[in-house]
Amino acid sequence: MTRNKTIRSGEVRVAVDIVIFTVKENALKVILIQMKKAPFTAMWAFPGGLIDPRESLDDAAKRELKEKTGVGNVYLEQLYTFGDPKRDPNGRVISAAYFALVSGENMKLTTTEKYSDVSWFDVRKLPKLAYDHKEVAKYAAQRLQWKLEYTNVVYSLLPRQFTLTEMQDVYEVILGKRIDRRNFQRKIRSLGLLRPTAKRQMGKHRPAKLYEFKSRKPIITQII
Amino acid sequence: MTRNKTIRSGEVRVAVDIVIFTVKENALKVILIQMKKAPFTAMWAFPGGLIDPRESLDDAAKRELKEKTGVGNVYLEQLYTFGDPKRDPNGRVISAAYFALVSGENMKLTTTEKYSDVSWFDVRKLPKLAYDHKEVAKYAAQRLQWKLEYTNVVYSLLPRQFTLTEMQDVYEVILGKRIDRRNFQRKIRSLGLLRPTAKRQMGKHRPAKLYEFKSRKPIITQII
DNA sequence: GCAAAAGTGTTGAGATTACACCCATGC
DNA sequence: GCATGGGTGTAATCTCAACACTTTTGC
Repeated sequence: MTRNKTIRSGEVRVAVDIVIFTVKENALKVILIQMKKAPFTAMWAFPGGLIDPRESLDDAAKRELKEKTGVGNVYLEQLYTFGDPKRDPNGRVISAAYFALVSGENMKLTTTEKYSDVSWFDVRKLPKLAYDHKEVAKYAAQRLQWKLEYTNVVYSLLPRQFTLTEMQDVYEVILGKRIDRRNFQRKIRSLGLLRPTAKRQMGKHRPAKLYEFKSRKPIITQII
Repeated sequence: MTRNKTIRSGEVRVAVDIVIFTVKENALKVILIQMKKAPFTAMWAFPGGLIDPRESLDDAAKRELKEKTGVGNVYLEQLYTFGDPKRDPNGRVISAAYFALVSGENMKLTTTEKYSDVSWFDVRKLPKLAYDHKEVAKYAAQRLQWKLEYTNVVYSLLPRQFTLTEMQDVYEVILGKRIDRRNFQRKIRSLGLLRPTAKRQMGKHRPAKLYEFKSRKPIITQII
């Protein structure tokens, strides 16, 4: 807590890295970027970057998310801060990892010329990751499971209006297990978080009722 | 993720702060130190300090904990990283907050000459806190409640051997509510985490059986 | 023998699980 | 009319909450 300018023992670089989740094609996916620089050339990593000394960690994470996905109003929370002195071979960098939940619709991934590629990856088939990002991925997947069980943040993974089957699919993919459809629907309905709409989603079979969240703010409540 | 030496935009100072909890005198308490330096003169804060560029965040937290309490083998986990650029009026300092659980027995608090005092405070009667430590305190108290409900870390708040009533008292103080003794004991026994010892704790009344944890490693399991 | 805390079981309510049949639509 | 997913109810089980009396000790 020495705060004067002569003693600078705490001075290091600080970055944010973001694990951006979505569910699509019946799989849980994250965004990875492909590195150019040694020693991680051609390896993949979560998008991130050094913070600006004038912005907060949350703002740095929002900025990074916006740069990569173009989306703003999504669920974003701090995950964990990784501070092993050897985690980055190019010098001491402490990384605050965040995780974000986005609805997979019509999203264009972008990157800068510092990286050779950006893409969605199935979390069950991740390539070799740079830094300590394998650990980050594990941590994030675990936190996501807890969040789905104990909060309503699934709204951030779904389109504004959705069927109960779509919602159940998200739960099944993330929790990695099948859920009884009737029990799931009764449970969700009894929570009173959803408002049925007048619309129905047409498809090849019987149309399904569309629902929306009464409130798209995070609240803590046991779901499953 | 620019890691070369010419671009240093992420360079800031990084500190750890530790919320050290114990239960004693029928209250949940934390260690606070009293500041000397302006602008927080005479205000209280959680113990902490800048990290050494060569140590990990976890090591910095362990070092700080050892300095303040002399104890080593206790439960310690990262809580949250606070990164508001204005949180420290003396410059940009990002703080990784940790929380620790210690058993209140025979512990001598120590401090350095940088601070005027160190003491235990009831979390329900905190003095005015420096920095953003009011927010840190709130965050830590919440996390502690979750930890007690969903993990076995209460072992770190208890002596090695203890009565079920002592364990229940810890839960009641931290969760802030009364628990039925018979239901609590049946629940705890059914979890199979404890081993009854041959000893009993003598007192003014009927002696109580002493228990110990079979394993003093953190595991995730619903307790309450 | 009295006060105080320890020790122990049962019952009812509510929640969770397992399970099966009919319905609406596209083709 | 048939294949496919949508919509709904019930019975059995398990878990949780409420609750009271007896036992052991110190004084």
